[in-house]
Amino acid sequence: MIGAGIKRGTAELAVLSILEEGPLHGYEMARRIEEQTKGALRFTLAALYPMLYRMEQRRWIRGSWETSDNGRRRRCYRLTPAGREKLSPLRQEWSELFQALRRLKKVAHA
Amino acid sequence: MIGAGIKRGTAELAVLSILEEGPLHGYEMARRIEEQTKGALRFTLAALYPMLYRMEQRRWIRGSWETSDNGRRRRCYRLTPAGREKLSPLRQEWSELFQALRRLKKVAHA
DNA sequence: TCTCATATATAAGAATCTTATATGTAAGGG
DNA sequence: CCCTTACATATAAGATTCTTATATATGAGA
Repeated sequence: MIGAGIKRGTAELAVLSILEEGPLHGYEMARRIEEQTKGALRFTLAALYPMLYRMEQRRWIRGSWETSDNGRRRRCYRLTPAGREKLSPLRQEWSELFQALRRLKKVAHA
Repeated sequence: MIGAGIKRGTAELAVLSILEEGPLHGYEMARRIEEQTKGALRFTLAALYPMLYRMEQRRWIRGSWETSDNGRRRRCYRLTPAGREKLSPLRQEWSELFQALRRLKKVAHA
């Protein structure tokens, strides 16, 4: 798995990306992020829940308590319009970071 | 410029990459990182100096005081063999992170 | 009944960034 | 000669986001 120092800041993008597929609760988000990245990106729930609260306070996502078929209560989050608008520039910023790091490597090898 | 939350953890890679070109002191490192990434990646010196101390403690770089032509004292850092060996797996790890984030996006758009 | 999967929550601590502040030298312009 | 800018390093206080550890509680299956 990718180390903690490196993946800092990715949770935000990961959560918004996952929620773009549809509403979801925290436990399942963690599972899907790990699954979709083939285990490369993994967030413990202790990291994920506080992140969801912060994102809700920023109005990027909205949570609502639901009761699932199996009778368990869980907090289902969905993207707000503001969250959806955040996704594109956030991806752009990540893309620029990748480009910047590639440039460093390129020059270093020149 | 790329935001603080996103670029966390990049300083380590940036410093090692820059030092791969040759020995350098902190002030100039900051200038070159900014230059080579066309301003996308920028570290304040207040962030860079503590980072250099940490990397020296980990034996990835080694610093020595020098007096430049213009008579100013400055601390010149160079890669240690351990630092050079660190560079390749570190780049690999970043590469895996990019791949993981791309997968999230791809699945989200599927 | 015991254990595992589901589901959320919080606390303490580490690491890495921010802005602000401090110190001091050299060079160049007015 | 003084003032400003560039050079060069250093530290402090604070924010953010990760870590591990711990707690609670339900449902399903052996």
